[in-house]
Amino acid sequence: MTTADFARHPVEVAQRLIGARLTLGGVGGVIVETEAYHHEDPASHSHAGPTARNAAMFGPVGRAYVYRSYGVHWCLNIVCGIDLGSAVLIRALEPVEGIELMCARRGVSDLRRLCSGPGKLCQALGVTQEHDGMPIEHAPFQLRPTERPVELLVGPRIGISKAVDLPWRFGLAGSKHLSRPFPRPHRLQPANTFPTSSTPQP
DNA sequence: ATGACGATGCACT
DNA sequence: GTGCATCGTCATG
Repeated sequence: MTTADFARHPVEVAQRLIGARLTLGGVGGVIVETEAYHHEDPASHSHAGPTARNAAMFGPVGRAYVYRSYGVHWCLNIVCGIDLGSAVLIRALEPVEGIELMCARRGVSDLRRLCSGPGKLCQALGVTQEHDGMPIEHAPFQLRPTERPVELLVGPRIGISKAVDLPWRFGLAGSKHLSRPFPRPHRLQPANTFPTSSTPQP
């Protein structure tokens, strides 16, 4: 996975991250839900320009943007885009590695509730402010792209009040680990692997 | 099953 | 002071 893979529109990156395996300190799983945010999008933290909080969004692509949500939770994005100020929010994982540690951190044993939300997965993986700005493909993080194209679900984003109609939320079809179901499940053609990271398609 | 609500930090009119 | 890119708990159908 190279910098060029992240130098794309956040919608494209959000789609291609579905099915990738993300870990922090060897703990994590398969990304099953993402949302795209763009600086021209009123719902994006970057919409009003750079601030102390969103500085990572205006830095190099392929880095983490971590922010505190509702004063309680952390949320993890991956900075991307052709121009500045775009990112993909990681909303849910299918737990795969370090499940015992994640359960202990979360205080739950139900795998379906372990990483099924942006705040939950950060608690499970131990993502905090200290990871803001860190490269997502270097230790302690690891990001392995999908080897096979996967079937995608598309829908409107969750928990926002602006630009609510943009269909910029993506999910892995059939996953039991989504934060919420997709209202009118609409599938996208499975063409979502990173070009540089898998066997070339015919 | 779905809906209300509080916790709690911080960026920003 | 207001508004969140949330989550758990409690209340009801």
